[in-house]
Amino acid sequence: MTTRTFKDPLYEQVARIGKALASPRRLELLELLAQGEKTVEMLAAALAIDLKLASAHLKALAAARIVASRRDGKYRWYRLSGPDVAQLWVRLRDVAETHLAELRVALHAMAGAPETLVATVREALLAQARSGAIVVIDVRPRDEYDTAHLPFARSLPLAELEARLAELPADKDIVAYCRGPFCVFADTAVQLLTARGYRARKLRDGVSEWQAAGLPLAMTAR
Amino acid sequence: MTTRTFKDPLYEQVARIGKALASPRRLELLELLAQGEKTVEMLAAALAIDLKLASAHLKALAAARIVASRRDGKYRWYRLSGPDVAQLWVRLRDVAETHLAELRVALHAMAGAPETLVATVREALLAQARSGAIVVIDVRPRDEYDTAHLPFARSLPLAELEARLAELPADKDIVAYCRGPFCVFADTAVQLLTARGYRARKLRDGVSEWQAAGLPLAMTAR
DNA sequence: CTTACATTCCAACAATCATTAGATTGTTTT
DNA sequence: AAAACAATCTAATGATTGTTGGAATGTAAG
Repeated sequence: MTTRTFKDPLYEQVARIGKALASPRRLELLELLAQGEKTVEMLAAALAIDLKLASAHLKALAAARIVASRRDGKYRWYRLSGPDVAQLWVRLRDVAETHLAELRVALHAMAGAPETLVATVREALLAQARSGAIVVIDVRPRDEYDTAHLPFARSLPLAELEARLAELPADKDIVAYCRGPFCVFADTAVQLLTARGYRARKLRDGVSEWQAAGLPLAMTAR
Repeated sequence: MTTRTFKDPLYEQVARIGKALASPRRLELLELLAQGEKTVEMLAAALAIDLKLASAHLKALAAARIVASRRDGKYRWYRLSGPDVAQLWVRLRDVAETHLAELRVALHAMAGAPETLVATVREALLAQARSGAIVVIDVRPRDEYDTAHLPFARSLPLAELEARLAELPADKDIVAYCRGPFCVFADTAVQLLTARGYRARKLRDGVSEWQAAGLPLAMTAR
């Protein structure tokens, strides 16, 4: 059949992307890269894996063309090939959460499940943040905040949170977010804040989820 | 690090879906199942592969919970677990097309690339079909049309097209669509119609692409 | 009950993939 | 030029996957 000779290469090409998404390590790399450019060293450290292994996985992602890289001196900086790649990660995770009960169980068990803000309140949250009724804090590292953050969010990296508590108003609700539903930074921040008497909640979204919902992001001007 | 013991299972679960998307055969199965329920036999025939192999791939898809099945007599009917799975396939294919030049080349070479209607005209097309200015034909098998089709589309399966040419008005533009960008039915239909003096064009969309664009579908009442 | 048939299970093989260790390539610093 | 360092390449391993053939299961029809 002549059709097969035309069709097979098409599905094979798409499967290249599928193969890139077939490893938990590579998915974690994608999620990190969705926060901004990183070096191999940074990524390997974040995943707690060998540098060579991180390099090999990045090579696989680059072969599927969903990550790109540039060299800057001794370092090579990796990034996602486009915003559509971050969206794909969000969609893939959504499908997994919808259909895999095991994932929902694991998510629930993750951080003792503090009160979490869900999807429906995004616009309301934005309005409250705009009016100053609540304070939204981004607890990721500063460079990730600079790359892109939620509108009206203030950068307060988890590592500095305890030392900079004085910056937070005691009389307002605080909403913390980080890299997304799989990231525990915001959970930790909420625990710490709650222990210190603040009213704090976690927002499930990271910047990719926020953008996937069609809402705008902000970035630090340079 | 205690974080790893929590995080690893999360990415592993999502990677289950990724693994399911890592094979060209399984992707083709997903696209077919997006058109409606099928038996193993039908799927194996469509892919021109062994029945056992089709069964094995379906088992892999079922293990990732993105397809489900039911038994009816001697047959087992497979279906997608939800509309989000078809959407994921569309997004995955879009990312592949955006970032893989090889796929764009293969797509272009596929059917001699007849004049193809692109994304931006969807609403306009719908309006023209509604007003009767053009005729939209669904050249997929009848049962797929019954499951879901574009609004105002008329079923005219490719296999019956030649015999039923009289049903088409000679003075109107005809737009043919099939299972999506990877399907050649509409290309073949356009070739045949053009050869017979009709003004015919292909619509790239299938029902999943149409739905992913946020537009409504219709289905045959039973 | 036997036969026919759709599908799955099991075993085997080759091919591919993840991971690790050691050697190598570029680039910067001294 | 030499030393230091980031990253990749090569080779080897064990594990996983795709595919095929043969046997087994479940259901419907004779």
